[in-house]
Amino acid sequence: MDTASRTEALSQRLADSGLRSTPQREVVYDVLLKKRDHPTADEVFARVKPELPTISLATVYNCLETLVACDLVRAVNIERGPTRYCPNLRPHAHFHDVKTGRTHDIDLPPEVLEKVQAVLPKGYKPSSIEITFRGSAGAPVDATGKSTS
Amino acid sequence: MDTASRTEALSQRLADSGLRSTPQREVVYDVLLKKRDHPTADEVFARVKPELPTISLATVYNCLETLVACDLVRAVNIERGPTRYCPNLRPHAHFHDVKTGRTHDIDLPPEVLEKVQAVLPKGYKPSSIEITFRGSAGAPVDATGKSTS
DNA sequence: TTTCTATTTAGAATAGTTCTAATTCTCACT
DNA sequence: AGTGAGAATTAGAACTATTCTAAATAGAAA
Repeated sequence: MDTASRTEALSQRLADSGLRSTPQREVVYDVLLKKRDHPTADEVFARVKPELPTISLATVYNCLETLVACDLVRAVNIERGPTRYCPNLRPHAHFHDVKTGRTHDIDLPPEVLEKVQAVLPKGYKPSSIEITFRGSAGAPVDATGKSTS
Repeated sequence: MDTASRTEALSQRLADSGLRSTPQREVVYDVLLKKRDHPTADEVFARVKPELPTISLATVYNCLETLVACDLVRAVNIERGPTRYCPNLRPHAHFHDVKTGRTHDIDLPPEVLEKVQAVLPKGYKPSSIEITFRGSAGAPVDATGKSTS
């Protein structure tokens, strides 16, 4: 999807919620889509500034909040510290690499989601499920199950 | 397990890490075990004070950090806001009720854990897995899948 | 154009946590 | 029992991330 059609999709979602499409909201959203490394509000601010030099941090917070409210972006709180933002709308888990501090997405097949939901008592219907792994990404594991790194 | 043997277990764990058992650490741990409602540091502080009126908030933070480091307590960050603390060491998920703001534990059977781990690429070995549900606890769901509450 | 409301903005305020430096405690050794 | 070293506690200052506030701006609608 190119920038024009992304903008289109964004405007549509915003309109659905009775909100306006603004340059700030568009650029914040584009920045999230462009580099999907779960940036903090500060990082988004830094990336948006070259494009919109007069934008304020408060606006970045406002835009992020709006995008989350429109279900275009997920707010991610993996550990104490700044909230991070993720424009991936597909069901996915997060792998948080404790060595690098980086987090990446891992697609969740529907059958895994179902299996997880099944642990809930009958009748419980969660509105969302978060799954987060913590560890050293790619650390090979030997036959004894001990990490070799 | 009574308080005496809990204290015993705590001392042991602390000693294993080269740390001392102190009244502050004991009371903080007891408070967590007694009411397992995932309290914040502030809430722990308030519950510990009657027992140890001179304790400081900084000490509560220190004790909690120590207990987490000794693997006796888990720090839980479900959403933006204060970290919460959980002395449940069994594999479990969290159900966060958005109406009441309360969070409760849901045991995770080993086969579900395995199924979830299986989404990771070969060789990845997570050191921990967090699963969090969000929703209205106990909201009955009718045949159409719509919540009736 | 004028008006009305949404949005943005800068800076102040707040919440939660961590840091600092001084004190107190505890243990090991005499 | 007395002493010295390191561990733990304490109060308050500092810090980080976020939210709030009030004024300025921008856009749509009349």
